[in-house]
Amino acid sequence: MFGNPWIHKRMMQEGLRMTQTRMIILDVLSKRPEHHFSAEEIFIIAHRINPTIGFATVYRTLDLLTRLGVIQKFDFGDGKARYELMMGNKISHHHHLVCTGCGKIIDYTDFTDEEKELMERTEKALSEKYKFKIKNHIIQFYGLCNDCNVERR
Amino acid sequence: MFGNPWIHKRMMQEGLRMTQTRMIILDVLSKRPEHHFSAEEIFIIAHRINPTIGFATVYRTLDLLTRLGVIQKFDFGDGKARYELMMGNKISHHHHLVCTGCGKIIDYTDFTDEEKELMERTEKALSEKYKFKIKNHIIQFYGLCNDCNVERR
DNA sequence: TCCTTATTGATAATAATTCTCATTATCATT
DNA sequence: AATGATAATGAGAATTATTATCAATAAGGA
Repeated sequence: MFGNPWIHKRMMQEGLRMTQTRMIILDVLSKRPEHHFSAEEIFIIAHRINPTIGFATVYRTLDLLTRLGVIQKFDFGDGKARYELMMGNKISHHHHLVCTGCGKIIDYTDFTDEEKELMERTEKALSEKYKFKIKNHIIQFYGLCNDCNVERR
Repeated sequence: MFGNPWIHKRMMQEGLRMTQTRMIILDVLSKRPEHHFSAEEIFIIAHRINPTIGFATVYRTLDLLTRLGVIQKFDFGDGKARYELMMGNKISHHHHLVCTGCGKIIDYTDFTDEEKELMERTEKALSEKYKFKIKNHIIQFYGLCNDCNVERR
């Protein structure tokens, strides 16, 4: 079972409770940290583990975890939201290449040092200029994957 | 009325037709290039110009223009998609600071030369490595604006 | 163990987006 | 300018993801 002391502590501090359901959902997410889960996928797996879990609770939990910064919510343009665990917070950080032809998502993690450093400086500059406390960011590249680019419709 | 020869040509090439409705929608978008239009907003304004325009057509047109790369579709996490015209393609390019407290969106256009150059190099490197034809990208920073950061709930 | 209250499950409700299909408008060709 | 093939449209129904409601339950401090 998923037992992350950091997250547990975060919740206690906020007067929240670490319930069975929340642990199961965190567990599901942590088993495939690289996967882009839809709410439905999470529901199906969690429901298999504990059939009393309801759909609404999955949504509520995902919303809560997103607000806490434990997971991140994405939109790839197919009408349903996707969720990923934010491991440690820097380790798993990556961006996406979204194919607008077939919907395939490629994760992109090969940051150059230059790139990382620039993002940090940019965040700092933006924070100061706009008095904006930045929690995280997303970068998504849209285009056509090799398969879709070949068969030009 | 909106008469952009580039877009018109693009459509002809694809066997598409430049209809009244499409021109009106492009016109609406071009009047406020900096605005983040929801489909409903576009429908209301377009409908005022020509009351025969239907909601479904607005969606269809927005989808088409997005696929053509004429406009760009965004998701700020409030459940409805937003659309912006891609002027010329470089001129209006900007990113967003999204306040997760109140939903406010701040546009961020102050790119450093370094930043622009790095993005170009990154896109080129990604294209080659993943055989992915990049059309555009989005960068969004999430966090709290000054107002929401002060009144810590 | 008890008590307060955060959380949950079930289901109804909502809201954005898409589908269907008969009708209409565009534009290349006469 | 008239014609014809067909892309595009409007109206409304249908679909689908997500949220709200509310009585019942369970977490965790005392």
